Amino acid sequence: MGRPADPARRERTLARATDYVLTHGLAGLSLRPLATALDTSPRMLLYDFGSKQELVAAVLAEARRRGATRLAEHLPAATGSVQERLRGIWAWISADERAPFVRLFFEVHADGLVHPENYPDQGQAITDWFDTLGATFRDVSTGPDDTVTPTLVMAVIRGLLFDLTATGDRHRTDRALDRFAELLGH
Amino acid sequence: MGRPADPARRERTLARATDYVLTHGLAGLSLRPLATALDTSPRMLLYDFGSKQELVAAVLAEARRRGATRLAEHLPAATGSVQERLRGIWAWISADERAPFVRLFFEVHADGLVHPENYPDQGQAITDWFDTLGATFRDVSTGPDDTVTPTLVMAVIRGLLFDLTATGDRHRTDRALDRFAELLGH
DNA sequence: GAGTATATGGTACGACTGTTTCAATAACGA
DNA sequence: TCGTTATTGAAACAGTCGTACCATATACTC
Repeated sequence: MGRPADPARRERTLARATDYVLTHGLAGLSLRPLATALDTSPRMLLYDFGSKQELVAAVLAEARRRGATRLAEHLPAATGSVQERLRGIWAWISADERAPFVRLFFEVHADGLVHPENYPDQGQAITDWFDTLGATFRDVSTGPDDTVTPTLVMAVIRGLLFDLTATGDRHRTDRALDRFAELLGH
Repeated sequence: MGRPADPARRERTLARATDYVLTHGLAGLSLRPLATALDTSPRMLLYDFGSKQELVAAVLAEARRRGATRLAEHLPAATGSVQERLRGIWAWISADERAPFVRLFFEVHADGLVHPENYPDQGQAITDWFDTLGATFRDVSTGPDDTVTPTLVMAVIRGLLFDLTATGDRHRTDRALDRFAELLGH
């Protein structure tokens, strides 16, 4: 009865739209240019996602999913002393390949500060990382429920990412992370 | 000959426009609502500032000026041990009164990542703080030209501000700063 | 009063926005 | 072939955007 639905189309569009947002940013996102870049039409974007807001939500969910996957793939490589693990994570997340993801990360945070109502799970998205990174630095934690150490580690990484993306001064930020790794090792 | 110019009008408008941007954010800024809130017209905004882009530049410069002034007023109060100074600065910058400024700070950074061409002095605005804060933590620096310590201190503060503004978890972020102050004191 | 420079109001232009409406096409089962 | 459901194109709607144009009003010198 009737033409069969094609859910794969929405998935394909979502994947390519996520690529687009990762390279072009979220702020000036507009349906018509997006549709053109995706070889489709604003009509179809709304047909598949209902509204721009829902499309953006789907794209952000997809981006988060990708980030979590990539991180999970990399974590096993981070072994050794505290310094080595910290340096490994920093080298990975500050690499140029992660730049689009980092950029979107900061963009969403900033937008969330102005329109908190659009991001009901803003806090969750931040603290999510602790569960994975907290395990990585368990041996320098003061206890099994220690949230302070992962909080501090993530703050240093985010703060240095902020600095690096703004100034591009890799040498200085790398050395600052080394200093922190040194402090943390004692 | 002719009606005398009134440069004070532009200053008054700039001051109120800065207030407006600090509370409403920069992303969705639009001339008509701004003009309405300032009891003026888009016509006059362009008359005084030439274009929206120049207006925004003037507002950001004014906001930076205010931030620097307030910081300079507060710094003398930050004395004592490294821990005390760090905690003092954190308490000051993370206070609710600074929230609009912090919000704008993150917003400009995020926008600068997507449109670097609009912010030729982006790096400068970041490193500016080092000159003042570097002096504050000179005794834990490894030398007079040590840029690593102020870089790390600022990274911790910015990273924890990021966390605090996103999650609102003051207790956890306060404790993380204490932990860092402790590490830095050794 | 005239002359002149600054300051405004009103309005409209062209380009964009997300979204809707209407019609047409495509792929299936019967 | 027909009914049915999914998909898609074209165009329009109602709105907002930054900005430009044109007239007018204001405040001053002479």
